[in-house]
Amino acid sequence: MAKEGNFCYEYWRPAVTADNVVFCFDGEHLNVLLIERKNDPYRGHWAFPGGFLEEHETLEEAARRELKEETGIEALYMEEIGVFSGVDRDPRGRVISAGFYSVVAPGTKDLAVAGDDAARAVWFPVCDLPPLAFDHAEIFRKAIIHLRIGFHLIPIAFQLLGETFTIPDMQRLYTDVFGHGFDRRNFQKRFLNLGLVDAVEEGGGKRGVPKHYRFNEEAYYALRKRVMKF
Amino acid sequence: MAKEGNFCYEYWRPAVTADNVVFCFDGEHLNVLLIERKNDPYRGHWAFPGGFLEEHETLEEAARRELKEETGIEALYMEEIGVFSGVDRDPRGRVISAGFYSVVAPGTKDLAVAGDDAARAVWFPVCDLPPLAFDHAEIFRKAIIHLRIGFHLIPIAFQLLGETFTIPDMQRLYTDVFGHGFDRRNFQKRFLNLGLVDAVEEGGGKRGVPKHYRFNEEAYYALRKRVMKF
DNA sequence: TCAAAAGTGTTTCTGCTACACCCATGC
DNA sequence: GCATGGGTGTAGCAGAAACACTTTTGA
Repeated sequence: MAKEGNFCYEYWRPAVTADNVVFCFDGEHLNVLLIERKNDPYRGHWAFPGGFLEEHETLEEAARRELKEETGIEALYMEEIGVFSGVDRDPRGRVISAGFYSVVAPGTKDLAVAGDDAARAVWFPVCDLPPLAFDHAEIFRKAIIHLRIGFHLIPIAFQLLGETFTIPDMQRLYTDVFGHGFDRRNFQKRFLNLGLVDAVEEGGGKRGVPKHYRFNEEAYYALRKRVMKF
Repeated sequence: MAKEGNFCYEYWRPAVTADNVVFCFDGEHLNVLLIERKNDPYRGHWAFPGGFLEEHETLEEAARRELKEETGIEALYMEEIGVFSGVDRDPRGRVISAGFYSVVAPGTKDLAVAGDDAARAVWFPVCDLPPLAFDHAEIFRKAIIHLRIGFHLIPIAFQLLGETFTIPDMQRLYTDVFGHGFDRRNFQKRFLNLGLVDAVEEGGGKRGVPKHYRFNEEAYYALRKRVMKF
C-alpha cells in the first residue's frame, strides 16, 4: 500500500475507525442497530454503524458523526468500550477500531432509518442477533457488559425508558440487559425505596393497572455520591 | 506532513501509540513508573512509558513491548483503560493513544531501571506525582479508577503484594489505591471470612507481630463466580 | 514504662432474598 | 368466572459498620 496515496508518513500507520453499538428499548425488548453489508468482505453479514476517524475530530465525535450520517440518529448517551486492534480483524488491511455504545430515546426505533448509500439499517432484539461481520460479535459482547456497568452507575436506564414509564416496563428492560429475570416485588421495592422514581398522578395505580413513574434525577445524584466507590 | 515519508495512504491517518501506567507496591506505598522527558515538548516533565504501534502487533502487545524496551520490566497483569484522542493532545501532530495499566511484582521497584536512551525512569508514590506531560494526568486518573475496579474483580491486589504478605501490608496498599482509610478490624475480618487468604505457618501471629498470609486462588475463583454480575 | 502495632470479639443496622396475599381487567 | 398482571407486606439472613479490649515489641 506504500507510495500510493496522497498522505505520506515517515513511519507506518494503521487506519483508525470508530464503531458504535446503539441500544434502543421499544417497551418490550432491547434492540441494537445493524447495517447490512452489500459487498465483500462479509457480504450479507451485519455490522455496527461506524467509519474512519477524520483529522479534526476525536474518536467519540467520529462515532457520533458516523451514526448521524449513516442513519440520521443522534445518541443521548455514549461511552467508550475499548479498542479492538487484532492484527487480522479486517481482511483488507490493518484497521484498529475504537468501540462505543450509545443509548437513544425509545421512539427512535419506529423512525425510518435510511442508509446513506445502498446500505440497509435494521433494529434487532439483542436476544436474536444475525451473524456479525469482522470481530463485531466481540464488540457486542463488550458493549453489553459496559451497558450493564452503566446501569449500575448512571441513569442511562431512564434515557432508554423515556419521560414516563411503568415499573414492569423497567423490569422488562433490566431482564433483557442482564439476561436473567428478577423477582417482581423486590425489583419494584428496590427502586421505590431508593426514591429513584416518582409516581406521576395521571391514571393507573389501581391493582392490575400499572402506575406511571418519572425518573428523579436529584435522588439519583445523591445516591450515586453515596454509593460510588471508584 | 504529506508526501514526505515512505508510507503513503489514500486517506489521512493518525499516529497511534500505547501508553502504560505501571503500578508497584513497595510495602509502604503504591508507586508508578515515570520517564523524564529530555526534549521539548514538555521538556522536564514526566510521562508514562509508551510508544508507537508497530505493524505486526496489537495495542496491548505494543504496550508490553515498549515497557520492556524502555525499562526492562515485564508486567504481571495488563488491562486497557481507554483511548485518548483529543485533537490537541500532542503539539507535534495528531496522535491517538491507547492507555493501559499494568501491575508488576513487588521487588521490581528496587531493580535498577535503565532507560534505553538518555531517558531516566523513576518510581513515584501515587500520592506525590510530579507534573505530567501531554494529557498523562488524565490517563493517570483513568488508570487508578480502573485499578480500583480491578481490585474488586481480580486478584491483582495479590500480584502487587507478592507470594506472602501481612494484613497490614494489604491495608496499606488498599489505602493508597482507594485514597481513604479502612477500619483495621473490619478490613481483616472481610478477607479472613471470605477465605481469600490462608495463614502461612512460619512465625508471627503473636500480638503485636503480624501474621503472614498467602493468597488462596481457589477460594477467589469460587467467590468471583458467585459475586460477578456482569 | 509507655506508646504503637496487631490479634480477637460483639452489637447493630441495613439491604437483599424469598415468599403470600389481594384486587382490578379482559377473555 | 377465571386467568393474567400488578399493587402491597412480612420474615430471615448475610454483609458492612461501629466500636473495646488485650498482648507483644521496642524506644
